[in-house]
Amino acid sequence: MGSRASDLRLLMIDKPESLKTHQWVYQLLRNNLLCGRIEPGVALTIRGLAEILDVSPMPVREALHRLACEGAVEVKNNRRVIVPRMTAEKFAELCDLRILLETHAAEGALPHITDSDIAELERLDARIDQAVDQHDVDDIALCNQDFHRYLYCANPNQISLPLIESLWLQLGPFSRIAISKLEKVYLVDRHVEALDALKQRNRPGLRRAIEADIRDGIASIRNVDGIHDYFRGVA
Amino acid sequence: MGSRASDLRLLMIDKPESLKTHQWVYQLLRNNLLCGRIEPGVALTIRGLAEILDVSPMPVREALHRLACEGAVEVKNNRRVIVPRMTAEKFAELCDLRILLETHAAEGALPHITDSDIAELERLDARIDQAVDQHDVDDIALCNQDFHRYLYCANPNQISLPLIESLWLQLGPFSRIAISKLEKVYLVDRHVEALDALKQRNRPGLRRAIEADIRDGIASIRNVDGIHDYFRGVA
DNA sequence: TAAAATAAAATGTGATCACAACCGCGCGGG
DNA sequence: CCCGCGCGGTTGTGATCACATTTTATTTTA
Repeated sequence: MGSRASDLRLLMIDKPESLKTHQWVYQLLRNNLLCGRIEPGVALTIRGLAEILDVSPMPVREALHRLACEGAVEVKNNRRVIVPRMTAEKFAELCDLRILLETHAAEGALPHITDSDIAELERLDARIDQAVDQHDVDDIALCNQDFHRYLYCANPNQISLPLIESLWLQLGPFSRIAISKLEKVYLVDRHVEALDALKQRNRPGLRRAIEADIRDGIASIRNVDGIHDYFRGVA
Repeated sequence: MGSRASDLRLLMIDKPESLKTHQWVYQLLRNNLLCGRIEPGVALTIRGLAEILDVSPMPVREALHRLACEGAVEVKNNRRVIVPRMTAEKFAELCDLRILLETHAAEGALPHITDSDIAELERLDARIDQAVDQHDVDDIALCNQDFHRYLYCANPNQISLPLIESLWLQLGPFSRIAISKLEKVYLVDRHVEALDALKQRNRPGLRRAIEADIRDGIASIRNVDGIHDYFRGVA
């Protein structure tokens, strides 16, 4: 059943002086969930994480509660905190919502995109390719999200991003599976298509590129051998 | 500028034995935000609320952080917690997102709706009418949300509800304005249209009814005299 | 031998305290 | 009369502790 928290190999990040402790803990756990380093079914405990991170239980408690309210972790009725397991139906619904919200967010960002924004997006896309070349699974996921986030944030009246990030968090533990497969079946670079659409201020084209980018991720997961073992828990 | 927390007229609810203290505080604050009893610009303090609710600061801290991560309150960089003010652009975007997500949620619920669900929805709709008759502004908002929530929850693989509730929370402080106007310009009962569509398993009709229901709320706000004074703060 | 009962360890919750950063107010200098 | 400075009160944050509940391990019993 659920693995122990003790065999966690957390991707550590330094704590900037500007961050409160609970913010640091939150971002650290969040990053680890987003790139799939914490697998579904793993139980997280306040005191356990506090010891690993060498902080008091208090900031961990806050970070964990925040992750729970974003759907990244699930608080069982017995007050145990676990990373939710995925079901095929949940997965499909999460992807539908990603397409719904992210095409909307991209469309809303389009009018505000400047040339320097496009340059920055091309730089972020290059970082993704670099991470792919190095087979750095963690970085691929995180850089990919940086690309999308930067695009959507071009809209100064951005409301949907927190909702989108919540979807990313819920899909996170699964993303590793998709990405580890990515090196083999590397597909059309949808980000280039998105960038072309941006340069031409082509709204329908941008929507199509974003939707295709998301669907590619889905397809690559669907094609993984034995993927169904991951749904509903690893036996 | 921002009002004090001391002149808060909170709608109190009894604390069920089954709820943890921080859950009770959360629901209480949440209800008060949803029906617009806490106005934009009001500053909320941990210790202040703790004294009003006669609990220790700890559960209030947790509830407030959760509300912050749902966008219901805003944590200023000076770590002051206030109810965010609305802008016309934010308002428009929130409404767009409501339509986007709620039509999707309604469509996803449609296949799972049973006859007893429809009966329950008609009962909830009747409660709304009753609250309208009694001019109970608080109940109108809360019952209306109960109606929508029950509908969307018919889908057992519901993911979007937390996102939708986040939108409701952000619109909450504004809903009171719309509802107080509602008694005069009462419009077509879109819930009846939605119920008809449900009975006929009419997907496009259901989407239209939900969208119209949301747009009516917007229109009634837009028509309020001097509504623009509420945008960007009451000066 | 296996199931039930009991003891021990662990966990989330809430309370209290110490502390640094911040706000508001009054004093003093221009 | 107006602006800058300093002081006390307030606030959020994090640490530590007590406690009820749950989980896990051990012992007992049929």
